[in-house]
Amino acid sequence: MNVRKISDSTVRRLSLYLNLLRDMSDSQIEVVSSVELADGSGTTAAQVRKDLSSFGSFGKRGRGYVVEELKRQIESILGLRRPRRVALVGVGKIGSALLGYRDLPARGFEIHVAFDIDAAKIGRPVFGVPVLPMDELEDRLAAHEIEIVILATPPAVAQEVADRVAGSSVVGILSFAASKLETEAKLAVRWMDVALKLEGLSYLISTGSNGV
Amino acid sequence: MNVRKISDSTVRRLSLYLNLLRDMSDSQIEVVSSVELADGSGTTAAQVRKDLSSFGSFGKRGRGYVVEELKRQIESILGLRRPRRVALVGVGKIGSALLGYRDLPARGFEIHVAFDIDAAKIGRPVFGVPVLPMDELEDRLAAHEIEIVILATPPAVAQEVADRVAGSSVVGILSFAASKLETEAKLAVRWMDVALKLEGLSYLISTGSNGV
DNA sequence: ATGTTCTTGTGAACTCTTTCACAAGCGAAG
DNA sequence: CTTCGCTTGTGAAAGAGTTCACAAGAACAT
Repeated sequence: MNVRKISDSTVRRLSLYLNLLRDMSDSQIEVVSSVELADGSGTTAAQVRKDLSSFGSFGKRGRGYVVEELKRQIESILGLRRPRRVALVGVGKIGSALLGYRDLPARGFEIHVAFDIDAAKIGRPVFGVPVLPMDELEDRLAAHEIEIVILATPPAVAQEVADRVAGSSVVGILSFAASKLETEAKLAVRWMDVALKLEGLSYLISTGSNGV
Repeated sequence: MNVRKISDSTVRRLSLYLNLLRDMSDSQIEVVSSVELADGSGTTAAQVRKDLSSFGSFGKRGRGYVVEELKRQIESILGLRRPRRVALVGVGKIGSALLGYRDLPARGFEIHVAFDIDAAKIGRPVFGVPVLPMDELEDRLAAHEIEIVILATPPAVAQEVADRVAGSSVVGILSFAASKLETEAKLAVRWMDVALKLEGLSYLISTGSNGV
């Protein structure tokens, strides 16, 4: 138990374990071994144990891990013991799809409010989420205590929003625009790029190898 | 120049370089240095040179890389000298968003055909792409010589499609369903999971560190 | 022609991640 | 209470990926 620098890979795998644990919890499974977690998430048992051991020792030797307890522990590690408060900027095709996407609330991300420039979209809630004009951005992010902003806008707007978000309650951005963002250091930024993933597939395909 | 095992990270960065090169090409920029490529893609100059050197030596000492030539070389490496032929399964919210997403054709991925179970959707093209019933899947994948299938369906259907795709022209799958897929070894599979990315953000946020 | 400046390509060093292998511990059975 | 089967937690070894540092080469000015 040695909480130094945790790698992105470890965090990504923790998410995978969490998904499995939630399924198991729903299926009333009480105990799980590192081997089962590994099989379910495409890694090795040793890797599972190493990942978990970076944060503590959650299992029982000879027995395995108690599903409910490990689930709670990983939720704690990932900061998901309570739902994360999210806002969406850009209610276009991708944006609207996200507003109706059941998986997000189910996994602990609640979209409370959305913003758009298009007057035709403003005032008409989408899947129950209010769509507000961009000039209310700062006020409403504060009012809703938003922690994460999802950017589903053209690149130029993405940078503008990233700038306006500085100094608010927002600490993370997930951007669907491929463009680089200049942000203050304390903001965490991640990208969601379909074409990038497809390019990775394209590479694998043309070399004939496969991979996960 | 040592074409052994290329890491996922290297391939991902090649995509980033390619994006930059395409922009530069549009801006009539003729030559670029490893430093500029590094700045534009959030890595180091040494990393850029190492990445490229795995595939050959494309630059000129003292001068840099010729934009058009390097662009062509990376396209070659990624298997993108000609557009990739793509099909979509599942014309729901995310599926329709993808059909209207300009970035895909711009980056070399052409969606030729889509499939859905919902009779109400079948026969009505979405953004110009025909929507066909699921029982035509195998025939049409073959007829269009589809290389990549994008899965935007519920998990159960995702596995069904993965099975039916075996033995066709399809060599890669991009799945929007978080669920694991059992596939034959020669199929390359990648996942696109918004909640997973958000979980990564959530971890960064709760530890107070930031990252890219 | 020579010197100066610049930038690549690449071994070597370093750092990070994964895999290995096994002692330690738990639970059940006799 | 002891033994047996099983699974964790973790140092150590192996393997990957990144950074360093510099020789080699190209362009340009003098």
